[in-house]
Amino acid sequence: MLTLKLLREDPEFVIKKLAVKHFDAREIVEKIVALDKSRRELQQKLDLCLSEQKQKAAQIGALMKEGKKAEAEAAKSEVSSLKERSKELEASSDKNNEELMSLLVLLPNIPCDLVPEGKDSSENLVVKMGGQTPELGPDALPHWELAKQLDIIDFDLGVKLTGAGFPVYKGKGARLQRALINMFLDINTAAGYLEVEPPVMVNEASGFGTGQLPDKEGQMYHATLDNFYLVPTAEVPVTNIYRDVILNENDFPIKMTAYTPCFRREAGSYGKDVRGLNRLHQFDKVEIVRIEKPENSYAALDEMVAHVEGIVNRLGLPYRILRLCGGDLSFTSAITYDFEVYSAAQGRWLEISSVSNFESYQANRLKLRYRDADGKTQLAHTLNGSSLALPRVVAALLEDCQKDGHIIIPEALRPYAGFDVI
RNA sequence: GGUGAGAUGGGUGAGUGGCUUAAACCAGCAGUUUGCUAAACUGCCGUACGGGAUUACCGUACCGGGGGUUCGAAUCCCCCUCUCACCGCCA
Repeated sequence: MLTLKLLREDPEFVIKKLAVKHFDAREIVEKIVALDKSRRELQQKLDLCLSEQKQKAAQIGALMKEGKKAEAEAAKSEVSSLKERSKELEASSDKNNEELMSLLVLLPNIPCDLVPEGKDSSENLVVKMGGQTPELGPDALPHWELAKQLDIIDFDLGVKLTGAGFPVYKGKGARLQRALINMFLDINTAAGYLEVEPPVMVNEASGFGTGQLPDKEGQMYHATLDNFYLVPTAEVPVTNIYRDVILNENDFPIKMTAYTPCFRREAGSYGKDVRGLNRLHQFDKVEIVRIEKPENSYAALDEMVAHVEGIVNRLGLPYRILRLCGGDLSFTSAITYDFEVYSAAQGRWLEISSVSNFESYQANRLKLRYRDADGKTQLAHTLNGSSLALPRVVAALLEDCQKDGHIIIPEALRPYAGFDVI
């Protein structure tokens, strides 16, 4: 959520910046500015009215004590007309503010200056490429074929147990999952991230805090009996640790990492995009989350990108780093770097990580603040990134490391896996 | 699942209709003083929004959430949510 202060002080800036996201904000911004003005006017009137009532009530108390019944009765009738007026003012003030809020949540976050122009994913900026694309023979297989031949991932069994998009990992396939999770967590904690294991179900307030609710409700699994939501990413519970918190300057930096299964309903999309591990309803992911002072958040972002790159390098996969263009940037992000690995047998790039700075957009909704050197409360900045999402890492590993129908496990992963070949 | 007790500031916790502008203690911050790990004393010490001479000061709201009674509600009434304890069940 953008701050009213910014919208009030520089509406044209907001409109201009949101155009980079191909979002025409003029109409909404102008309405917001008008509603903000009436909000303040209504509050002033209401405050004055309430203040008079309070004074009168105190007077009545004093008159009663002195036994001046008649005067007290007269004052009472004055209060009742004031009370009626304040009820009206309160009603229109509530209505005004509700409307203001409903418009405010429609505005996406402002992209930062680094975000390139562009309308969709085809215009994302490749900022770096690394790793070696393997030379695969003509008999190279896509990962779903390999997984079946080696009997390490059973998609059909998942359908029996739950449904499409809930694979069952077996044998070395299951062990590989565990190995990757442990490796990622170890690398993250070594870099100073505090490991946390959060609940994988959250309440409504947490869903609101990170912005999944109310609009993206349909993307989460909802346990209606208890009104809990299965987390779509560890970002939700981990960031909400700091919901409604005022930090001190010396609490920074805050660096956390968490492994959770992630649950996404994600309707739509057919064919090869959702084949095998490319898109699932349940998958494993290790996440990193940071909370920073505004002046440090971009340095933190660079650090996170370098950190994720380090992990990808250890796996030895061919990768590229993209800076998302305005049109492809998510609603809440100010800037996002995507990591993609090349899946040789499918001949396509698979997204395995997304590292974003949300600046104060999430913090405003979370009411996550800190006290600066002057003792004033300011919104903090939040950032997060995947480090990493497993399924597509596994997909790329299987496809890129295949040799004669077997998988050669990357060096760095072997101590965790306990085997060299599948 | 059953029974009971609760929800007050960063923490503990008082407060059964106006004397609450939420006591007191702890923690925190600033200062004073005393020759040693520290103590004593004094002052400050919530959030949001609005006004404003924009670090002053003033107003309003907030005692889990929502409604109600009343001239006046932390306090009385109703609904909801959550927490804790004990019993039952249980990895």
